[in-house]
Amino acid sequence: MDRVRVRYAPSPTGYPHIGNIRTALFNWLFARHMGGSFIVRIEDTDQARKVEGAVESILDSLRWLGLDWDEGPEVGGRYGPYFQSERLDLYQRFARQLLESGQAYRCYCASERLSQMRAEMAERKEAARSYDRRCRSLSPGKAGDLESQGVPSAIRFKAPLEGQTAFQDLIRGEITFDNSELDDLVLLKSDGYPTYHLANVVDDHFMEVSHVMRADEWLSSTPRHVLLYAALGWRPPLYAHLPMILGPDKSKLSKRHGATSVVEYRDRGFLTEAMVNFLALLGWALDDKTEVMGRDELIRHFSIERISKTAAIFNQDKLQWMNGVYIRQLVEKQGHAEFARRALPFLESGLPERVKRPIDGEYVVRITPLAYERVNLLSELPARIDFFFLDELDYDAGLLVVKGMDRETAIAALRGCLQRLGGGPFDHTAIEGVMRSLAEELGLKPGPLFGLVRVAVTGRTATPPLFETMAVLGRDRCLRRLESALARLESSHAA
RNA sequence: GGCGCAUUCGUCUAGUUGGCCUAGGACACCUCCCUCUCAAGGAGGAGAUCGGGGGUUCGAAUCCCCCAUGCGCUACCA
Repeated sequence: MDRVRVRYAPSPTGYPHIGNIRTALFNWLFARHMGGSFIVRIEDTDQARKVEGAVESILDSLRWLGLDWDEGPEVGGRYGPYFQSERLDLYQRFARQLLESGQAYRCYCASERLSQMRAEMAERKEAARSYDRRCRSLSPGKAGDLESQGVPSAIRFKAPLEGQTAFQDLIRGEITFDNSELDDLVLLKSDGYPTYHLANVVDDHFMEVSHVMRADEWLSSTPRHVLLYAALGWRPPLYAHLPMILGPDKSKLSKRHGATSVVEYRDRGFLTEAMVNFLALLGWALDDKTEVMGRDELIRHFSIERISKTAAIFNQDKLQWMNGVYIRQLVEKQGHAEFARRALPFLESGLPERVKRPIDGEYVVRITPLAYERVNLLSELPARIDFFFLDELDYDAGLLVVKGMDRETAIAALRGCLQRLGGGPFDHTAIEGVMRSLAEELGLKPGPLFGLVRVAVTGRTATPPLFETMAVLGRDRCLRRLESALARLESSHAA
């Protein structure tokens, strides 16, 4: 087999979504596995749909996932340029060549006529062909007239009227189409820009792309591409049509499915490691049990043979679980400081405004060990640990009425805490010792006592381990909060 | 409507040339253990007559045919 060269060829019409980027990932994994090249090519041939900033967001998404490209925007390469809008002369040249060899023709039909024609066909429920081939048989004289009148024209491919076109798909096997189903697709639009079909064939040829791995939605147009290669006298690449990623409603993923853009996942606190791993599992599997795999492992094992044929629905729950796995793994392998470093931006943006900025990184490193295994997304962190940063706790005094303890006992318990925590060491073992003996003296079970103090000190019922939490909060803050809780209890006349 | 592709637990999937599948794993769900709460972790449970119907075969989720359903394409969009 020749050198492996694959490409990711997005069109800059918006933020890449999960499906787009999964295609990029598969191409990248394949290239890295085979020691080949991963090319990024921007297919900006639709002037109308172009979106400002889209290229940047595409590259950002790739960078975030760590999908480095060997050729393409910013890095260049020997096969450039990598923006189709800069290769117009190439496409025009081959459109002209096809015209001259009689394999294409000029079409002067106005798009209004075409859409009207399609509407009528649909109305009559006719076997729809998108174009009635009117200009295919235009006499040279008539064509000349239209030309001299300045009627704009597109160049259409003269598709064979009969026979069949077949090709091997690496994932689906042999695919066959009757040529009678094919229409005369436009190669060059009247504005001089190529359509996807022409541009993709010309570019893949000249960029020496060996494998075209693209979404399933392209399967239907592949025979036209194969025919185009033949018309140009070129050898087509190998094709692998990837199963699509569907929205929860099982339809093609689009903006209307909510959180689908890749960058959004970054902003919601997903780790790139988890994202890469999870995306790789959408349509590909190593075996019947291995799921958590790092980048290197993915590269080592990736193969087209193990790509599945069936479309997949994106399962957010599982992604979140996997992100949790990676968070814990990150702490294990790279330590708390690294986790804190990644968490910091989310704290900066997610903690209440009244918390002083910048957030103290040193302090965060002491807190995150208590929180990292209680969170699946970095963005969940602020809400989970905000009480470490607030001066005034805001909570319902009713929470202080713990099950198994009446108001009087609670008041006595808080007073006991205040008394005994005023001096002596304030590390978590010392605190625990004090609290346990206090429970014993008051004839209380430890559980309810701890629950009461938990609410007093954090304002909530679910928190990291109490004594560690108190140690990090520090004696002063704990005492102040215990006093405040006491005051709340005393002033309340609740039953 | 036409064409193409697909169809295994709710979801992601394993199921190499038919037998080891009374269909395996994971997420989510439930129970229990651990435990100061919440998590994490551990152990279990429930959940798929492999879309349906016909074949072929000693034997089929795996091969063939038909049907159904879903999705995709059917643009001078990609």
